Amino acid sequence: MSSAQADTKTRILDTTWKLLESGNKNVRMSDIAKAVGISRQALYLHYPNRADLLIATTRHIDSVKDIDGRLAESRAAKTGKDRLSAFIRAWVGYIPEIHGTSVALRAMQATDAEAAAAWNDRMQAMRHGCAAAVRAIKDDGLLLPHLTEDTATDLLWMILSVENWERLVRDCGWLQADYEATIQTLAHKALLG
Amino acid sequence: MSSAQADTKTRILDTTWKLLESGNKNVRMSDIAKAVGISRQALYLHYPNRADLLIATTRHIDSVKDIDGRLAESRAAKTGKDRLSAFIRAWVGYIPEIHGTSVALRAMQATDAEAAAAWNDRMQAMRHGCAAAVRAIKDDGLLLPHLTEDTATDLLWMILSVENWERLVRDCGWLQADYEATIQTLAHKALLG
DNA sequence: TGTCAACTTTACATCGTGTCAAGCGGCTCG
DNA sequence: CGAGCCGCTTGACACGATGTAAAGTTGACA
Repeated sequence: MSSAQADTKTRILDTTWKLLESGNKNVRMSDIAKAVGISRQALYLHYPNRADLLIATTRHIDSVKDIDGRLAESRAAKTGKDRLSAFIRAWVGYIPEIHGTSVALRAMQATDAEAAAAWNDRMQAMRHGCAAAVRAIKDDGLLLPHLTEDTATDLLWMILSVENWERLVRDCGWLQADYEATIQTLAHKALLG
Repeated sequence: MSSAQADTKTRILDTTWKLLESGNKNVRMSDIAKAVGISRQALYLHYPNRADLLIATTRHIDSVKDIDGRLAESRAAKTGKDRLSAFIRAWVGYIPEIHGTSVALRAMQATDAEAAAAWNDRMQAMRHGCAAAVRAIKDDGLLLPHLTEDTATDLLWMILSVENWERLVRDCGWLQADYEATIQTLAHKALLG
């Protein structure tokens, strides 16, 4: 793999990312090719199909934005409560970064099994963070008694969904800060005594 | 409009409904035509395009399932709290009925402006119910002080979204009854002191 | 000089939506 | 009885997007 190819590959990912985040729905392979400055067919030399390109783009964003590192910070929290707050802060700050890509990937879920699997995979990773926070709360003995670890994780997972962010921030015009504060409160009320 | 035509029209709607609710993603015009027992072209004689057919199907479901009547019951509640409970119960019971159609309509949002508008319209109607419940709570002086009527409505609207139902019931395998109980609690905690 | 890799150009297959036009059987109305 | 209309069929086709195939160009490097 020569450096020229690697350059083109990352240029493709950066361009795809930019196009998706620009809010432009329906980004076509030809749009991406044009924006990168290569032919549509050259795109297929690097990524076999649209789903693969979108998936690679999310992974690219993850590595550039260092989502793993950000979520890792929440692991350092002393109490379960702090851990929950830190996890929510990290995740909620990440949502706007991946929103455009998320929309595109979810739109393909209906027609493309691979795209659906990729999105599920990302969401399962986020769910693990929810599960860890719930466990820390339970270890502190603060989890509401009527909740099992699983149901609490499901509930937190639901509260933190990208779709909920979209509803409040994009559809209702909330400021990111208001969204975060409200979701923090809601999650704490939902799980803690 | 002869009765034969009306028969075919409703047969189309019933069949579309059944196909969508059968969980079969990607219901094509040809699938519907075949299931109804008419030619694909005959479909276009009744509904000019797929979006219109899906929209007509949701309206058909609404009238068969009498969503208006169900929501009207919540208006009879004496207190704001009761009204909130009744509204949630009515809406949450309705979600499973429209879920298949909802998925199809939302999948078209990206490509079809009319479908997006139709879905938005349905959701705005639901939002009015949220607003009414919030107002009743506020009139009782029970709305959490840091919430405005608008933000409280947005929040309730988010909590009651079809997407959240999908996450817990479809993705996490919750029973409808557990989902309803949890959402009731969550909504009450989110809005009331 | 020859070869290889990256890319281009052109053309084509496929799939689903939506359009167009001609025809057909049965029903009604004058 | 016959004219005309309605609901439907059949068959063909355009379009837009994805993805495939094949032959040609360009530049670097041994």
